Amino acid sequence: MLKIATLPERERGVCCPPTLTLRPERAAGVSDVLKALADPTRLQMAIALRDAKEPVCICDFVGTFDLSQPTVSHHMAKLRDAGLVEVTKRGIWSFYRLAPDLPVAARRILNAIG
Amino acid sequence: MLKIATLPERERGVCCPPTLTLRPERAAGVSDVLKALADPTRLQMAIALRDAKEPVCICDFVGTFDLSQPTVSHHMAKLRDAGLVEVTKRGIWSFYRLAPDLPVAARRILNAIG
DNA sequence: CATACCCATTGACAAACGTCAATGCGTTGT
DNA sequence: ACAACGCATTGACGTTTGTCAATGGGTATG
Repeated sequence: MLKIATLPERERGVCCPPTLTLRPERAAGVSDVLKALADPTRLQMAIALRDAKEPVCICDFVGTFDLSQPTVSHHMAKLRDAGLVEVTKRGIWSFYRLAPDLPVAARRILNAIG
Repeated sequence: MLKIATLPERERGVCCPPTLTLRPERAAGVSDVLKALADPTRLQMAIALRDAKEPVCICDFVGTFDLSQPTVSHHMAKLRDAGLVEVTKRGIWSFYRLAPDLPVAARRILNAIG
């Protein structure tokens, strides 16, 4: 049996602004993280890095997704700009891993995805 | 002392596609939820509804955010289209609440935000 | 040096997004 | 009936986004 919240009574012209648990500036920050993850390719990349034991290089992702190399690089750059991912270079390769100092909110969001 | 994952050795021309823990179709679904939340206004709306004891009507949000009524309505429609929110009408008001049958992933993502 | 390889950046373009003004529809109160 | 209110939809607009082709820079191999 589902408990439905009762609808509040109202007088015309009277509004009841809800308390904003999430402050605007913080909302902007979290929203930036969500924007970075709100693309199927980037989401799969991020989750793959979350679950990978070793850093992954771009060429691996280029082989995985049906996308051009510049597009893959572009997506990874977005994850990097959002602070979700770190890059380390070795020879001609760029290896990416989840940022070790990932903000708590970002970490929790990533872990929330099965 | 931070433990850095060792970078893998490589031969030129050899790529190692990572295992995609997140399947493409599921990635698309989760990505849609993230897209719906990846806007400061919609994020604040969703979190406000998450924490509200009673359903909230549009006019309340219009008073809260510095946005026009059509814009607020438009944002709420996006949350509705994403299945995150349900509407119940009473008189001239439209009251919104978090969808009771919220997908587990969506619920976890919302709860991951402090 | 020359070649092959990996990657990032730039430029370009269509598609999607966020916003508002204007409009229309249903409901309430006079 | 009429006016006022709450809300959704439409049309329009500038901005952002996702994608690729082309280019350039860096690094290894011959």
